[in-house]
Amino acid sequence: MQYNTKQREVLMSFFESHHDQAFSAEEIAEQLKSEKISISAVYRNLAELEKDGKIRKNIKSGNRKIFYQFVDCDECKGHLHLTCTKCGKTEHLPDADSNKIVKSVLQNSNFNLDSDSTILYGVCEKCRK
Amino acid sequence: MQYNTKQREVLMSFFESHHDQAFSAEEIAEQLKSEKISISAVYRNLAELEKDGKIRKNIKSGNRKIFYQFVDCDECKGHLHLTCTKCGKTEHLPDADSNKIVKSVLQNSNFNLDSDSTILYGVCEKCRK
DNA sequence: AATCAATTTGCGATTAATTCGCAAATTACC
DNA sequence: GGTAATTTGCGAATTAATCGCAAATTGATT
Repeated sequence: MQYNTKQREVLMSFFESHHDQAFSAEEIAEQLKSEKISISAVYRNLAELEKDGKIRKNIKSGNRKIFYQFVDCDECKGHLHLTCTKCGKTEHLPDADSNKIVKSVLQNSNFNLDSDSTILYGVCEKCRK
Repeated sequence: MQYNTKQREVLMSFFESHHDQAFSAEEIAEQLKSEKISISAVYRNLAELEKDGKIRKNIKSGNRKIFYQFVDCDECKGHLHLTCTKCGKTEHLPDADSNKIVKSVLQNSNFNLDSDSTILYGVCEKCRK
């Protein structure tokens, strides 16, 4: 079962208000230190959120830390994600564009793309400059 | 500058012959132990290959290890890959179709998709039946 | 609102992946 | 073949992440 703790709520609402950035566990603990959540609790809850598919892990190049990003907002469903390999940030490819890709891959290659589990890698606008 | 060492060549040819799988540094060192390459050299060369864009890092859920995958082999150049989540097989999306997708993502989202390092997940024709 | 079992927390200690320091070995160049 | 630059292997050091456990919190029950 699962109890509803203050710490877990704090973490969730942190992610909800930062759903387009990736953070390390350390950064999260740092930003929430006034809320009294220990680094252990951060790690434990991150692991659970990840298992539940609410956040996604990834890494940035030249860095061994793991970064976490919220991916279970309503807007996240049914479309592809773009993850920048430079800064680690993930953005959403608009539904219409995603659908177009899914459709064309199905028609041309007879492959049924699962947009929810696919991440497109590349370099975002900001990092290209 | 950069010297051409035996160890670096061994590592490169390992990746070239395993271009559609991801390995941890440890796994690589293990598989290459007969070739006399130390774990330090593996790490050092992986870092360089990554910086050069020849391999890509990623992580699997429920695991704190980093995995490395070759993304710069000749046959894999210039197009996206389709990996079936049922049977695990990877196929190539034809260059023309890949280019179309890269182009449309760049135009619509200002995101410079790296087709060589992106894998599209879904279910292949055979497995859908 | 007191009790109680289940769960979660925080702390400190521990683990394990990765990096570092340095002497010895290898490489490229003359 | 000599020499400087680079890389290697080893072991030690670092550091992100996990673990163990006693204390605190939660949610259900009365």
